[in-house]
Amino acid sequence: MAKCEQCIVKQLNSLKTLTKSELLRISACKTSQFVKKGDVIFDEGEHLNGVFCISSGICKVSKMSSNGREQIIHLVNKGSILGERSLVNDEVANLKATAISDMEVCFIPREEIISDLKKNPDFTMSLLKDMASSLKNADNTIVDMAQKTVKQRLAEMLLNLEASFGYNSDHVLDIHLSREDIANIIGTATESAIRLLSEFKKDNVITLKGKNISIIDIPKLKKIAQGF
Amino acid sequence: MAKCEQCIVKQLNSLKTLTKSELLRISACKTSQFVKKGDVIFDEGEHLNGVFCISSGICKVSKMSSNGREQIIHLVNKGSILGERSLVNDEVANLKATAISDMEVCFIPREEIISDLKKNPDFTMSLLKDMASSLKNADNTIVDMAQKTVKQRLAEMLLNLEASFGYNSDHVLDIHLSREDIANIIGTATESAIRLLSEFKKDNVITLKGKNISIIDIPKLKKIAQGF
DNA sequence: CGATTGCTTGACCCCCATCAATCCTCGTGG
DNA sequence: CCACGAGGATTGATGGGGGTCAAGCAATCG
Repeated sequence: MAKCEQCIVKQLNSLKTLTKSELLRISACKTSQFVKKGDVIFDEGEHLNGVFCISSGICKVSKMSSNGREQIIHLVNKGSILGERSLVNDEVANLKATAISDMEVCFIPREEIISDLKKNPDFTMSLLKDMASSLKNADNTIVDMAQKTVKQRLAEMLLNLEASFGYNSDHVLDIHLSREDIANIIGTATESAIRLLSEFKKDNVITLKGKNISIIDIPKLKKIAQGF
Repeated sequence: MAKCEQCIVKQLNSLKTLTKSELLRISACKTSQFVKKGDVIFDEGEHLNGVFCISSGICKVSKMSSNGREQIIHLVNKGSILGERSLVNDEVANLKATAISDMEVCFIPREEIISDLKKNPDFTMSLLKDMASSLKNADNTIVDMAQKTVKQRLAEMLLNLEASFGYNSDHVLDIHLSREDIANIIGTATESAIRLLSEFKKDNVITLKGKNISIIDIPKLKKIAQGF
């Protein structure tokens, strides 16, 4: 099991504001686990007794709507922290986290983080900034969901994927999503998402090879996202 | 100009965690203003040099979508604070705040709040909890926008209005919204909102008299919101 | 008391959800 | 190594929800 104070991931999130001694203490009590693609890290309604720090891999954070369809709220890359909200307001999880690739995840017990929150104002402030940023994203997502067409949302999602996950060596998006996941991100039926994807392909905006997606024409995608 | 330490409103938000001396200091440097219905408190892109505390009245917080339609993100009642986000991450406002009734608003300069954030951990923690709660609401809204029909969303909105603003003496919802505002909350065209409202009226779920809305059959509304 | 703004209703049509059938892909076991 | 089954991907057909345009009506205000 690696040590927190040497973990590259700690540079990426709020944990970077912790002091060396705080990191050492956390490192001593954290647990590390491997999560296989498809496994559920935590589910709605569960009581989380700590937070998760993602060392590697990607997961989706989603919520069931009352009509039984899953809505993916966002995708979380390595270096991010999961479950801070439940920590802060001491409620059960409102969302579900599922691995969409094999992952390595560290679990930090509640009491450790709470004690740091109380003693280290920089850490609290950093968390506050993270949440402010998440809130801004959430507000923008609400506007998109409420006002944009499925086509616009798909274009925007592809641009977001590029910005957040980038390409691998072959100019292929470095994230593999099922068609169903894609549909559940933009909030539509699987068939609709598929139809639009193949339309984009025909128009030479993207290429498709199974789950491998390459974005060819970014300017065009941006125009589509704006409604042209 | 009233004093913060005597203001009833301070009981309702994060300011309640401030000490007496902190409140006195804030009270000394705050400015108070009356805002008329329809007036803009701040707009997208503006640089806010502090936060607003609502003493009385209601305002809408909205954002323009790229297709030119306004999306109302939420309604804010007296006792709430506006602009904490821009304070925390030091960015320009992402949203627009517009009075939908006559209001009285206090403005607290940035430096004052920042200094309290640094010195009073209870205050920071309280803000953190507020944001966690807002984030939860936002996530739930995303799911609703993405998955529910306009009819479901209208039903849900009416239930929310009742929970947040209650009735006046005549069992009329204690908030007056234009049809356009209603449409912009649930993310639809004005005509669609109107049509559904009159359908609800015909089914004896609500009554309408201009902007006066009374909710008659709450259980039925809940069923509609769930998709029946 | 006009005039401007907001409200209401009708007509039309397109986007997209849904159902159904087929095809593809990949892991498993014979 | 191949057959086969299961789940995912794709395409077609169809109907309804809801966006949009247009016209008439009510209400609010200078």
